[in-house]
This record gives sequence, C-alpha cells and structure tokens, in this order.
Amino acid sequence: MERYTKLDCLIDLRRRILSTELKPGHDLDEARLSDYYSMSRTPLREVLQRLQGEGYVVMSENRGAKVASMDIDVLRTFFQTAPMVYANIARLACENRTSAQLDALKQAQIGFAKAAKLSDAAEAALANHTFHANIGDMASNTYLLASLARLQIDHTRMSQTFYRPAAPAETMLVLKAIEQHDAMIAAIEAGEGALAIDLTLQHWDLSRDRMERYVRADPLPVDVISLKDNSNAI
Amino acid sequence: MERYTKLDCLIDLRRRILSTELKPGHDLDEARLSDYYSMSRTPLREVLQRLQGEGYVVMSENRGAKVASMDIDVLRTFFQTAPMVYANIARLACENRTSAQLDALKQAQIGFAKAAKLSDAAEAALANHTFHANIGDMASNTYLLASLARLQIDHTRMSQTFYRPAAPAETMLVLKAIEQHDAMIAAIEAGEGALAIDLTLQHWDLSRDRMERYVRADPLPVDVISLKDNSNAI
DNA sequence: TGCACACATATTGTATACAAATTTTGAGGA
DNA sequence: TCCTCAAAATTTGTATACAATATGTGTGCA
Repeated sequence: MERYTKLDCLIDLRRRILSTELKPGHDLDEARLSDYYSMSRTPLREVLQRLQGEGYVVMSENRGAKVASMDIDVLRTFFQTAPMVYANIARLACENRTSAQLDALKQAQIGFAKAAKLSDAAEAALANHTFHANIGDMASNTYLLASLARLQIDHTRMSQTFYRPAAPAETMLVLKAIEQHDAMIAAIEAGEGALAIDLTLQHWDLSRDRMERYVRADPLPVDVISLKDNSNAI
Repeated sequence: MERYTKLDCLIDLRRRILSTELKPGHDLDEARLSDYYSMSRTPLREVLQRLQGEGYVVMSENRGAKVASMDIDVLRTFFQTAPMVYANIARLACENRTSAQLDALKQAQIGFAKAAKLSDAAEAALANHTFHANIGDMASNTYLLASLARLQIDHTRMSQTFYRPAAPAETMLVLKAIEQHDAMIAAIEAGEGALAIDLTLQHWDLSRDRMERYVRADPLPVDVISLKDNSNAI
C-alpha cells in the first residue's frame, strides 16, 4: 500500500467524512486507521486531535474518536445560522478578494460543474465545498471563517443527496446551482457586495428544501402495515 | 512539582495564553512544556494540536508551535466582526437559556465583579471571558460558537489593559461594565432579545475604545529625541 | 571581513513497548 | 433464563528510543 504523509491522512479523513464514506457517529478505531494509512498511532492520534478541533470529529476520554454526528437539534441551528454567515462571507469576499483567489474560485467552479453534470454526487458535493471554502478565503476574516468551516462540514454532508438527482426537475436544480455560482463569481469580481449577498441567499434557498428533506425524510406510506407481503415486519 | 493531567495542561495553557503570560507569537518548546507539566512529549503534542484547532496556537511543520499572534490586519476584522457575533449570541441566549446556565452565569458575574474591583487585571479579564463564554453556551449554536470562541481569544488578550485602570475615570468604566453585565443577566433571564442585543452593543462600545488603544498604542512624545538623557538611545 | 560549506547541536516527528482503562466473554448461582 | 461478577481481550493513553529535520557554529577560503 502507498505510504501516506500526516497531511495526506488529514486531508483524506476530511474528504471521507465530508463524503459520508465515514458516516456521522461512526466509530474511528485508532489501530485500524493507523494501519489503513500505514503510519503509527502516534501521528494518527495527532491528526484526530486536530480534526476534533476543526469539528469533524468528537473525542472522549478513554473512549476514542467518532465522526461528528448530525443531531436534529443541532441542524435546527444550522438552518438558522447558515444564511447569515454565508451572506456576510460573500459581502466580505467582494471587498477583499485578490486576483489569485478569483482564479482559484474559477478553477473550483470548473471542477464543480463537471462533477455536477456527471451526477457524481460525492465529487460534486466536495467540489461545491471547495468552491464555497474559496469564497471563505476571500473574506479573509478568521473569526467568521471558523463558523463557515463548521457550517460547511454539515452542509456538504447533507448535500450529498442533492447531486444524485432522482427526477428530471431536480436535474434542473443542479444546473441552476451551476448558473448561480457563475453569477456569484461575477458579482465578487465586480465587487458588488449587495448583489453577492442576494445571489448567496438565492443559492441557499435552492438547496435548503432539498437538505431539509435529509433531516425530515419522506414518511413511509401510512398503509405500509396493510401490505400483502409483510414477512419482513418486525 | 505537582502532576498535571492532560486536561489540566490544556486548560492551563489556555489560561496562560489568554492572560498573555504566554505572549502572542511566543515560541512553545515541546521539551520545556512537557517538563513543566511533567508529562512526556506525546500527550503534550496532542494538547498543542488541539489548541491549534481552537485557534490558541499555530503550528508549522518541523518548526513547532507558537502562541497565535495578533496581527494588525487580523484585528481590523476583529472589530468588524465582534459586534455582530456577540449580538446574535446574546439574542440566541435569550431564547435558549436553561436555569442551570443562568445560575452558572450569575456565579461567573460574582467572580468577575470581585476580580474587577480588586483591579486584578489578569483574573478580571479571564472572569470576563468566562462570563461571555457562558452566554455563548446559552445560545447553543455550535456554528456561531466557533466564531465567538475565536473572537474571545483575542478579546481577552486585548482587554488585559482594561482592568488595570490608570486613571479614576477608567475605574468608572470598569464599574459600568459590571453594571452592564447585571443588566444583561436580567435581560437574558427575562428572555428579552432586543434588549439583550442593545445592552451587548453598549457593552461592546464601552471596551472598544480601550482595546483600540492596545492596537494603536499611544505615540511616543515627538520631542523624545531632544531629551537630555539619551544614553539609552540606539 | 565576508561568505560558503560541513559539522555539531538542538528540536521536531515517528515507532514501539508498556500501562491504564474499557468492553467483552463466560462461568456460576439464584 | 436471567443476573452478577471476575477474568480475558480489546482499545486507548503515556513514556521512551530513535529518526529526520532545522538551527547554530566554526573553519577554510577568497
């Protein structure tokens, strides 16, 4: 197996958590992980500590690390907080973006559009994460960035379903998201803060409904109990 | 020397950084620290990793850890961001506080008032930190809390001077701060969000001027060069 | 004196061994 | 069958040894 460096390991674990390959609440076994990344437990534990600080992981004394869960009561505050933070980040990005950051943002958008059109759900969600993290960098506000980073962890995990469209109408939504990204890039490049906020809030509305469905899953059909084949019933 | 547990070490390092006993930018030597806390480097390094995640410390590959610095350009964003975050936290605290949290807040206020009246600068700044961290808990919004925590690190370090009053007029300011805390407790207990926001912004204004002085220190007298005794000049 | 380079020293990074805690297992008894 | 409790197995926590990297120092040379 290929040899990972500590930074690789950190980045890869972030990716696996964001893509829900490692599911919320999943137990992270030190020995197993250190074997997987072919490094000893000492550096691996340091990576876990850091991931805890970043909010990807929660650790408890003598009981190891778990992937951060997505509790329903926490997600309530997610929907409460996200618009404000995203909007403010967008406004600050307009004021502070550098041309190098704009180039990076455009690159991220290319990657996002490609993955989204291929309906590669995990890849699209991660590319979307990168896109918005880039806007976060532009804001150059370490304080707000801390909130944004935590919001994005849950946002990306919830939006996994968004890029796996079930119906044609939902494919339209993804195409719409791509257009909105382009508009946001233009607004940021032009330094039009008010417009960027507006676009950000629209962008938020687009994915919110879909994400809320993640929280409050479609109810099972009420007549399930009368189904003829109920052999699998409890 | 007394034996520290890993958690003690974490808490003590936070305290020393917040009180500027460990100054911004100060180099943290692993061997020295592990000796100081009489533990081996392995757990100490994990503590440092965690402190990095929390924003107290910055680490760079093969170059160890430093206390997070307070760069002038970052502090600009501090003054930009703090009012919004503090105000929103106060509002949320009104909605979500529990009676146990209210008790804790009142306790914190007692500790703060005592330290402030004694002009015990470090202790007062730390007690103030605890007071506002308690309000942060009440908000029960992990996302915003991430921003608040980072703001508080710099806020507490800057406000060290606030509780070391030089002139009688400034003692008045500290007494005013104590009163404001009491008013905030009442507003939160009554669940009056608008009032809590108002009080928070007033509270912010009170300390802002004093903190800005930390950033932009009093200029040296312009005629320093003509002083008679210039034997210490470079 | 100033610079380049090799060597010595100090500091950080990793692996491994062992200690401490938790979880699992299973035997014994009610 | 169910519960209790102790021993075994598993997993996490810490100390230490060693490897890798960075820093400091001094010598030789122009």
